[in-house]
Amino acid sequence: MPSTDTAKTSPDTAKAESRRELNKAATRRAIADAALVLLRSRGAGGFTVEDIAAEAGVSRRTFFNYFTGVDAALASLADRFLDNVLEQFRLRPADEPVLESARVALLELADPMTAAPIAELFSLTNSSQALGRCELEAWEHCTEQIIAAARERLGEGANELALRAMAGSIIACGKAAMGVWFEERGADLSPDSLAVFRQHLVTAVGLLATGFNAPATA
Amino acid sequence: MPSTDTAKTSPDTAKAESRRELNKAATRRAIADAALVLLRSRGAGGFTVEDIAAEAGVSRRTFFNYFTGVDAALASLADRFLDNVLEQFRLRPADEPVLESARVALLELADPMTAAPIAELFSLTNSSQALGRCELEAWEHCTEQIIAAARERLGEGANELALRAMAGSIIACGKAAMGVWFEERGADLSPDSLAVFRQHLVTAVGLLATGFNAPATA
DNA sequence: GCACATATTTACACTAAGTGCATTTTTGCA
DNA sequence: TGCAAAAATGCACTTAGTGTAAATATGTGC
Repeated sequence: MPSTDTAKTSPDTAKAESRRELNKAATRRAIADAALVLLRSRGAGGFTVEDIAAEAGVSRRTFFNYFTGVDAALASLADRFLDNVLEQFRLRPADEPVLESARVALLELADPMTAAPIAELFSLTNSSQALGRCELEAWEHCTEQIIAAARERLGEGANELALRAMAGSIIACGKAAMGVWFEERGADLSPDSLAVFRQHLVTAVGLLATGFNAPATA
Repeated sequence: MPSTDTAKTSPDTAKAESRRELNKAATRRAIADAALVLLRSRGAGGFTVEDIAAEAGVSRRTFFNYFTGVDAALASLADRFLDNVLEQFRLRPADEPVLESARVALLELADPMTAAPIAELFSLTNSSQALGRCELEAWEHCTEQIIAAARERLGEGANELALRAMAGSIIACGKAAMGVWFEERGADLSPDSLAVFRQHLVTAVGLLATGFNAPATA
């Protein structure tokens, strides 16, 4: 597998994308994808690490070189898509209020290309109590990354408490919107279902921005 | 062990507190306490389920009759104390705004009797990445219970989305306050350290109530 | 192209987690 | 006291997860 003829000895970007790194990333991805295949075909808890390794074409031991367990492998899938939210956040202008940036970034979640895999993952993992925690971890991971990105934007003087509370609250709104939407529409990914999801996101973050005043009791 | 001479055939309360239930609860508690003893003496990851069972004076198999694993046993300890928050919430007048009730309930966390065990648990579990997720679950559990309590208070017409977003945000503030406090003061439980913690809680929920407006960038 | 150093994968063996099942012990109650 | 139900236990088994050393693949200098 040659290709990537660009750059041989040059430090193309600051971040070294060496061949080994790329290979490792590909292997990691292959394992995670294999886990998803089995999750789809056999359901939560219907397969073992050995099955995943076989599906991915690696040894059982190699699986554990990349992930600490099945949960982590599936969580990496959620991360992959939740990372879109983070990317969107980084793209916002630096002088925009953090809350507004986060609001826009969250709306990215309602994009069909992003929502589809996440919704499927949720529908598949919700059946198992044990796998539900891998979602928890994915949200937590996303929260931490938003905190890091916001801290980077605001500089050293950032108020750590405010940062954490805000990021946590925003993600809580995302969780709430997704949870309610999921209970209402299942894994329905039709445009109008997505529109509902998007509306829930807007509503939830709107409530957050107003300090949950009027509509809480309505 | 007789005692509890009150009520023989009478359904004392709606919730049947039969003798067997009490015994099971005691065993469950004994196992969780044994886990804490070992966590203290050997640190995270320094003991096995078999050790816990031995410490609690039960068989390994019995341990698994009560908990799905070490994580769950430790999470039950966190639950035990986080439940104080919920209890406090329920005690608030029904016509009080939910956010205010939650604020007061959260302050209960800064009570020394409550904070001490939680802070210790956090200090002990923070060392292990794996055990950190048992905290996550405990917070999540607390969130769900607050949602349930608030729904009960607001009646059927409650807005599910607003409820979840608010409860999640409030808990996020609690997590943020505890996290920041913990980074600043470690497991210091002195009165002035507790005061700092309490102040963080007040600040975080205050920010939430104002929609994170002014102080976020300060 | 070749050889070497290094990174990655793999096989193997081992401890511990978690579960099903049959059996024994305990407990509440008449 | 005796009995039926519940809880605890022992045992066997599959799977998770890890350390270690050998084997294989990969990048680099010449």
